[in-house]
Amino acid sequence: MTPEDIADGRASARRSANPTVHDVALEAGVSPMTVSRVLSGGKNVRAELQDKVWRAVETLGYHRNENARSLRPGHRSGLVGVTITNIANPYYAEMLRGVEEIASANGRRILVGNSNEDADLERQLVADFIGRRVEGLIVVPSSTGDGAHLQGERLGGAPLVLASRAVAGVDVDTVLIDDVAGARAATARLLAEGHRRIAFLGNRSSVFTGRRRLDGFTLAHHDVGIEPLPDLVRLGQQDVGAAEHAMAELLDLPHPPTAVFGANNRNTVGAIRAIVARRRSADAAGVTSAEIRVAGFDSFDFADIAPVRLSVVDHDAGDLGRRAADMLFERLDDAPAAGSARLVELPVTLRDLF
Amino acid sequence: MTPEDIADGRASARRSANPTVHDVALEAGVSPMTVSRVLSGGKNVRAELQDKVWRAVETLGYHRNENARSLRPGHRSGLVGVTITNIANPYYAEMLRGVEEIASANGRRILVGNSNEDADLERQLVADFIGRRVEGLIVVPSSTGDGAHLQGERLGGAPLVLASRAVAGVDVDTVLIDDVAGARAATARLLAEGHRRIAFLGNRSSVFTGRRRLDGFTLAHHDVGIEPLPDLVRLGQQDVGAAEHAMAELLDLPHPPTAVFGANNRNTVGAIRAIVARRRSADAAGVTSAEIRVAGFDSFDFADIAPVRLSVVDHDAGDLGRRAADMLFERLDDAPAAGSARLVELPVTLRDLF
DNA sequence: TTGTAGGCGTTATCAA
DNA sequence: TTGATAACGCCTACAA
Repeated sequence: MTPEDIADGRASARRSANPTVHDVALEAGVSPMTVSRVLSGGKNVRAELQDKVWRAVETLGYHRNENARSLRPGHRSGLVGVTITNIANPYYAEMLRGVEEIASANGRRILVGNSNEDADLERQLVADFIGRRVEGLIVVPSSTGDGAHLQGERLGGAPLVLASRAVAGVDVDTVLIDDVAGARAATARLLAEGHRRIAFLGNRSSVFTGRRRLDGFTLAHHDVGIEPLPDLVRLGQQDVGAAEHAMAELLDLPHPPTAVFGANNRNTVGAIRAIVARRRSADAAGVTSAEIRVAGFDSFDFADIAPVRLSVVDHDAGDLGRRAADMLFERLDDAPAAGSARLVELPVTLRDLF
Repeated sequence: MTPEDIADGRASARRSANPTVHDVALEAGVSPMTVSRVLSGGKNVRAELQDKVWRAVETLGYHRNENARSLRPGHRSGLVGVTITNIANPYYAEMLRGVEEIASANGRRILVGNSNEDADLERQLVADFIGRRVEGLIVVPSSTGDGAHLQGERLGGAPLVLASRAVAGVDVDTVLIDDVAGARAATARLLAEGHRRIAFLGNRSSVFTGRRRLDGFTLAHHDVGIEPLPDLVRLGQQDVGAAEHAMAELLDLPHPPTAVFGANNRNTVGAIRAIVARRRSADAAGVTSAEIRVAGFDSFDFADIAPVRLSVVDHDAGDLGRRAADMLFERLDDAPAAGSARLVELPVTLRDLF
């Protein structure tokens, strides 16, 4: 049995599976190297042979094996790993699209994992991605855990960019929304209108953005020489229902707030619901209820037709993703270890929707 | 120079990059095979050596190269390719999460691409995924193109599942939402309430779901012995702004509609906006405007606080993704070529949000 | 229980 | 211009 027989046997056995350069070479009657050359642009290959090779590629349905390819020294995997705390959250979905857009433009594909706010799952995802030799990582870090798995030594040399949230002790490129400035501006607006009893509905302060938005809220108060009223600060509402309940409680206080700041759109919507419900029952009872002014972080569907005076802190999640990806590719392509970690805070806009 | 010297030189040169089994073996003072065995569970390796190996792995920050691994006969890449027409659409984001959930549970990772409704981009994505030896593909097919690139012969043997939309001439497993029944039920509700001038705002009918939802709308009319009014059917609105504009035009007609069916959430939201805007200007002018009843396909954020009488055809996009992934893994794990293409239509629910 | 040889698919390098 | 060889990192088969 000659080597050709063996090769031929292999080739035909594989017709239905994944053909290799070898199979294509056999079909075209050339050597594997010629096939490889043609696939890489065809420099220094006779036009006639190029035709033959392309025809064979077509006939066999050949697709170059990128995994084998990336094994060769100097070659890269063309992959970027992305972990997100919740892919289904429209905000992160928009961010993911931004990442994909830039990755695509740079000829890379994205491996996507959902960490579900679980640091352990996140660690597994990152380890798996490193095992697949991603060229870099973009991570929305989970709010649990200490970020030990994000330390550079564990990443096999792949650069990391954190998006949306920072992690204490992890000194890498980070892209954030300017939570503090946004919350401060929105609160300042309420204060400038004369409100002095402003409620705050937000996340647990263990959530990075939650902490920062409460900071902004507090700073705006300090800016006019007062302190936030502790009784009016409610943290930990995760959904609209909880937020509505919290707001209803606030409205039941002997001295209810005259305005409210929702630190995310669930809390803002919940607040609006409670306000509207209260207004309705007041109307039904024939009494007039005080108008409650509302401001919130993040816009939402129908924000512009909400039945209250509403201002929102707005920004484009896609920008966040694009910016994070840009930073990653700067590290990859331009200067492998250019300078130390950068922190970017994307600006936000305060919009009045009335 | 002995082989050891060479190997040692390599190892130290690589300390900062990606160590290999060889490097770990050197560090642990064993052979690469022992390392490999330990990494695969440690059967038939002395506990003492296992410790040494794990310590070396830790010291060097070793991650097994999955790409090299998948090269070996019998091994699989552990990847599933997913292409979506628009990742940022919350609907598909939810679907993607469903796919990721099932993929993760099956020990696979997902490669994600955005086709942007562009058949050519989709073709490139699929080709790239095949090149990376994905084990299977889940595709939300773009509304353009003929699906030639989705024919089995081009897929290198990887099974394909179409999600959300079918493609004429591509005979593969497909998971759809029951668009026809949903649109029919919602329209029937409006008709049952006595509405006879019902507007339709939807996609171009070249979009698979657009066509089907218009069919359902039409069938509901036939069910009560009438025809839809052609003047009230507006197709092709891709975003909320266009839908709002189209609805405003309809409201300007001499005989405006008394109800509207939005064939997707962008169109429903746009319709609501136009209705609310009209109501406000009427209120300002001191005249009363007619209530317009609204029904729509797909729910959306805060649909339940929409300031109109609204019913939505609801379903869980996550189910769509999970089901598609399930079907894919059935093909992969159970019976490689079990039976012919299956078509699944997931049921929908009509919900009143008032 | 441990180690050696070889090959998965590709391509850089060198030879023809 | 074309082809043979070797090596990327890993692991099955076999040998020790």
